[in-house]
Amino acid sequence: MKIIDITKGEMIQRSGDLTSKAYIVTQELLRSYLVDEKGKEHIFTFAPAGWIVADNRLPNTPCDLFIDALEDSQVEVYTNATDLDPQPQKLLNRLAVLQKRIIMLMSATAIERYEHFEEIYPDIVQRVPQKMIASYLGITPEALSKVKSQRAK
Amino acid sequence: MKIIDITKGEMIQRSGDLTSKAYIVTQELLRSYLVDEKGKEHIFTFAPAGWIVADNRLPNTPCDLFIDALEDSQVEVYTNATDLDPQPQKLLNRLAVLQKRIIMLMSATAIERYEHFEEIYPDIVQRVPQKMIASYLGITPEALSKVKSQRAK
DNA sequence: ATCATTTATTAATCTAGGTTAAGCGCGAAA
DNA sequence: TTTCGCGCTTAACCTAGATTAATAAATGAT
Repeated sequence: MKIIDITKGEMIQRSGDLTSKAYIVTQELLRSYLVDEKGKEHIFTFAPAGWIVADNRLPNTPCDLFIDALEDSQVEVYTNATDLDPQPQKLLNRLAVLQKRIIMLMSATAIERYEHFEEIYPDIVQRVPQKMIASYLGITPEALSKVKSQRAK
Repeated sequence: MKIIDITKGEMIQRSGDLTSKAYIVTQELLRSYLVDEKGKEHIFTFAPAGWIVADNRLPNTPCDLFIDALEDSQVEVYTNATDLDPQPQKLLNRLAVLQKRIIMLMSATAIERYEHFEEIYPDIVQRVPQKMIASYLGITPEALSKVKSQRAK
């Protein structure tokens, strides 16, 4: 394991890569995202300090995700996801987070997803542009702006 | 670990339960699903033989999912998810599956999601009613019926 | 075989959110 | 200080999918 610094905007993994590492964020903030066939960007995860970022892929399949830094950051690099977790509880927590995400995507409206996000990640709401939050929620920035102004009434 | 038989329709876990177990399916087919605040049912996972079914939840939080059998089935019961996986690769695979699912929900249309499902789970398409597939895809049975008939042209 | 229940299809209408486009405020660079 | 670029908002219009409802087909129970 080694530690590396990443400057804001720097990319440490690309979609299509055939090898991927796992990172534990020690400082600041990264994100992982994908670009779909229509060319649209979707944020998969925000990763503040203490979180893991990695592309969770089946063996021998290419990466889907890009990973870059939203602020000047620092991460611990692990050569693969399996040796990153002596205690499986960390992996189970990640499963729990992804499960909740799927449940939200399937059952909640745009404004409900936003309010849930505000509750769970109040600090991130302050640190990233609103259009990135929209991207994470699976809606357009225009739609997010609209539902927020409707809620205000 | 012990093995139990489950008859079609039998429920082995309920949303709100404060304890949950993990199951490896040895025979036939189970599903996990949730009921949202509007009372609508959403299938979270189909679990054919060889798969794991479990509610992936953070420690000390109640279950979100119901788990029941779609056919007469048999499972191995593990008292908790951590002792179910000596080899972490299984957990990583589950992460990969959930990640793909989120990507599909965020970036694909109804018919694209259906075609992806057909590719990945051809056997399940044959075994469960179409409305359950719609529920898994995050759309209504009517919408699935519509896009399939449009595709036929 | 008959009846009841569940599932699938189709069609009409409605709505959340997408698309396009214009205008505005603000911070960074010259 | 101006200007450029970016992020946010608003508004008009459009579309995928939801809702409701009616009918038909399949499945299961007696």
